[in-house]
Amino acid sequence: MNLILNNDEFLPLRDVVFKTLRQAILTGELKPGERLMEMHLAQKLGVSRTPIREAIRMLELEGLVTMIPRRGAEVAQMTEKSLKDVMEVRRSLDMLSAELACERISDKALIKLKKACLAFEEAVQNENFKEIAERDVALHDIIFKATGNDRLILLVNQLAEQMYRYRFEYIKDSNQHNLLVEEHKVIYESILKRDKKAAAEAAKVHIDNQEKAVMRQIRIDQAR
Amino acid sequence: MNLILNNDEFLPLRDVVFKTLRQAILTGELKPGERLMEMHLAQKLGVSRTPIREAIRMLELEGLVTMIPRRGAEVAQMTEKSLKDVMEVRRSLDMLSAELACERISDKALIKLKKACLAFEEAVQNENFKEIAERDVALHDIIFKATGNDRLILLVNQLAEQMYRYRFEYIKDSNQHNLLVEEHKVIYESILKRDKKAAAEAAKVHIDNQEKAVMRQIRIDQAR
DNA sequence: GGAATGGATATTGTATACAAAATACAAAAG
DNA sequence: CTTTTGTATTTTGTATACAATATCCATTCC
Repeated sequence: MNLILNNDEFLPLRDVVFKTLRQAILTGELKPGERLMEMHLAQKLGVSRTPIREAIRMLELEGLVTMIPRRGAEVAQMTEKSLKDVMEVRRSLDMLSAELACERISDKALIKLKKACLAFEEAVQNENFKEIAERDVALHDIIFKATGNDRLILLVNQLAEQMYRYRFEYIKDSNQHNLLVEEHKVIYESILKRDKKAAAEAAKVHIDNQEKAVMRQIRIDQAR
Repeated sequence: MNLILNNDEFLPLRDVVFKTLRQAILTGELKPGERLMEMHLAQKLGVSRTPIREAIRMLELEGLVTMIPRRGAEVAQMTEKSLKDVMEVRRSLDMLSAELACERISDKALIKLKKACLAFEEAVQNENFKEIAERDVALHDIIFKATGNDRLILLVNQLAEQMYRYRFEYIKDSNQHNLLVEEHKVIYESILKRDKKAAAEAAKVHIDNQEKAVMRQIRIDQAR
């Protein structure tokens, strides 16, 4: 493990530490079950224990670490059950987002959404995995933002976070790519037509497919 | 303000402080916009600043306090917009809960749910407001637990929390009481019949009515 | 050989100390 | 009288110190 503090000047250290640790957990640099020892992290990151502790409190509420009393924090295990729970909620919120987007999206955002679909397709054709992942997030962000519901945006991001670790493997599976492009197209067109029912259904299908893929991945991980 | 630390022995102080402050915010003892000064709270509660700070980090992520850099924390303002956002998400998750409960509720839980309906009705007849509020929470808890989805339970509780401050005033409005009893009955019967569509619709109506009432309340608060 | 025990060490939980920034208020300038 | 500026005070941000508990490992006992 080789953490480096990205020195966002002017942010309190707790926030910088929080972002750094979260990133490390999501990318798998810090592995599920791994202990987070305050002194160790403090030395590694060149800060005192105080900001580390505060960052850990935040990670705890995000569900990325688990606290064991008098033993400290460890990176949360993602079980099949807990991922299923996450996906069940996400499906519901993604469907809600699609419906709300139908009602509220601006013409400008619609154009951006179309461009995002094309940008995603391009990334798929280039088989650039990092770009595929980024543009997928960007595309869905446009939809979430279009809901105008800040609480919803916050929650969906928090839930999405929980599966990033596994999603990257999924993105690497080229078989799925063209399916994703198609699904995005259906979502876009439903929102364009302001057809709530179709948009919700398309969002549902999209999540269902992701869930299947991520489940496969987590089973592979657990078998190891 | 007269905070008292409820000494749950064996819990880390941060958790005790967290619970104490949350309770104070939800009951309105700490008012929206009120500053939370660490030294002050520390003296009030008889602990050092460290557990106070960690508790504030947690409250921050729950959305109950807002951080202003280098100025500290204050109790979050609940605007009409932010409450609307919360309710929009809650509606979706309450509908999901009702549907999942149809699929998964045990016979034992069904009996408990029926009893909870009757207990609520009884509290209404006695016009005991505190009891009405408690038994309403208890009733809905049975439904949430029946989903078997821990993440969902967590999120719904977090969202419900955001409106407790306003809900108590709503409960005091006796005109609504019989309507609530009726709505609970419809929800119970839909779940009993395992009729997902009806259960979701009943949950929706229930939240819609609450939203209206809480909105009225928040408008009154803001006019002051 | 394996379980029990005891003490050294490591680690968290809590309190305090120090630094830096924000705030308040008073005095001076216009 | 208003605005500005400078200083004292308050408050947060960060580091360190101390206390309590858990962990580890060697030794002892069976």
